[in-house]
Amino acid sequence: MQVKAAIPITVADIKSACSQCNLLELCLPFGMTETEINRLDELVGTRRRIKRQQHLYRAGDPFEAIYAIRIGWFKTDVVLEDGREQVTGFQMTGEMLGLDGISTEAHSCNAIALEDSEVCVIAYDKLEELSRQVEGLQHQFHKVMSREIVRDHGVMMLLGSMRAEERLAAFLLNMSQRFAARGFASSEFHLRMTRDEIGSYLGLKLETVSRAFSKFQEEGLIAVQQKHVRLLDIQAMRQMIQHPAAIR
Amino acid sequence: MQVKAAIPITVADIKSACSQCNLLELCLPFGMTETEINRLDELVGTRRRIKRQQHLYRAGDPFEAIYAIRIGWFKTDVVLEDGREQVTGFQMTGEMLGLDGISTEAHSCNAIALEDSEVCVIAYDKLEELSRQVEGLQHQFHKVMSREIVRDHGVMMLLGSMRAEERLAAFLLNMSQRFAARGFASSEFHLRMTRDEIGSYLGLKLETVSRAFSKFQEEGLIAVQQKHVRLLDIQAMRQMIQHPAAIR
DNA sequence: TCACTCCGTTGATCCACGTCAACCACAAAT
DNA sequence: ATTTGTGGTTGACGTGGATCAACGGAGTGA
Repeated sequence: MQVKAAIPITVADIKSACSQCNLLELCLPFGMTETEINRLDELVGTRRRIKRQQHLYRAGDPFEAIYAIRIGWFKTDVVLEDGREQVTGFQMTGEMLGLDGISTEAHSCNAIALEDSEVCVIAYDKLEELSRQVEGLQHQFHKVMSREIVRDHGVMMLLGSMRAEERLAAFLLNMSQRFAARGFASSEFHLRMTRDEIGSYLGLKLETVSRAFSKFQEEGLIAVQQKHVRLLDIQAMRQMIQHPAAIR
Repeated sequence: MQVKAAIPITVADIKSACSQCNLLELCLPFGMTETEINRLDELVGTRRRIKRQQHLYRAGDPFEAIYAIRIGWFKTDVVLEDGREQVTGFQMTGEMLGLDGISTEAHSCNAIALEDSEVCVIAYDKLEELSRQVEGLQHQFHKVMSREIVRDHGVMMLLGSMRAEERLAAFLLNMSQRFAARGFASSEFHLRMTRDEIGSYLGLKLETVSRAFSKFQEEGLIAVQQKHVRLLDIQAMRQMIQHPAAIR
């Protein structure tokens, strides 16, 4: 059923590497000088298009490259032997995938496209080599990894200490903020993932996610229709996380 | 009440840096050549002793160094405005602390000693500089960061998809394996953290943790007395995680 | 030795979320 | 236009773990 989803792109496309890309601000080249960025172009040799529902990589695949998302959305997940799935993250344009593979030289999670997507392939050995020469690249790469660690700690807080509605509020605010950072509307957006996937990420069942959406709607915090969400009272949602209404 | 816990060590002590340390296998120098390790010695300038319950660093502190634990145990935690605490990890000898600080140049969590401890201070700017010169150091450092990301994903799986007893089993097996890696007994050890701290880490209340300990004891899986734990049936505990008994 | 504090255990009760089930909306296929 | 499948919503009910409460044991300091 699943087709291995590697569609290399023609040489013509390769031209427009980092130096031509409009994602500079969010991606690996952030904070680098123009000269440095030009050297990055050597690195980003190929692109890959991944169709919806296809894997960019699977747990166990040998690790060779990390990926920067140019277009589209992904989820990463870990699956236990008995089939339980935990979504560990949703990644969008300008974000990096594959960092999990460095430690054991094999990927430890699955990366699956939520919609037809395109990534820049960054050969890892070349990245290490270049980041020994280009200080800005080295530093930015370390920041990207560290940011992932900090994000993960936030998810732990969410999973370990927050109740269902707080989790959903935190999730929606996080989406909002990431859309904003890319110049998209921050209070109206289209979710690429299902209720089930959101639930897996938030440690909730899909019914609970659905009910929380409905509750927020009743309370006038948001307007939802299927995957389309409009945030009507961001301030109230922020307060929900910081000063939970529940007596405790 | 809390005293800032920086007790620099005399010059005499500094001599015995990485090249003399018996933690090579677990720590930053792993996989590096002897010559490379000698250069690491330049890096590890000072040590710090941290007394039980004192902070190595706090959320918000400016980020300047990462730390390798020489002796002792730490916990890291994140605290919400309303006081809810989430323990994000327990770190032991040979493990690294402070990686969270790279992304924003300020620490994003607290690191607190669970017992009187000692760490090697690794100035971060020097680490970046040296790892541009020493390939083995660069690679090992990246592996350490990546390993932290993989670990975090494991914790997400635990918090998002496992039930109370599975979480505790996973926790104990993880402890066991880390003791083993350091040449300590893998089936009998002393926990440095309280039930409350374990609970925070596992997303459970301390009472639930305590009950799970008691249940395991009744079932003959472990022998517990306060913080002293003996694992009697590691195999059964492994199966508990992979093939949960509960009908689902 | 006693008093005090912190930590752990255990029981009784409660409730947030899971489970089970029915139904509905929308899109793609025929 | 009809069928089929996937994903989302909502209701009724059950339960795992939280909450509340009491007590006990270990360590510490006077």
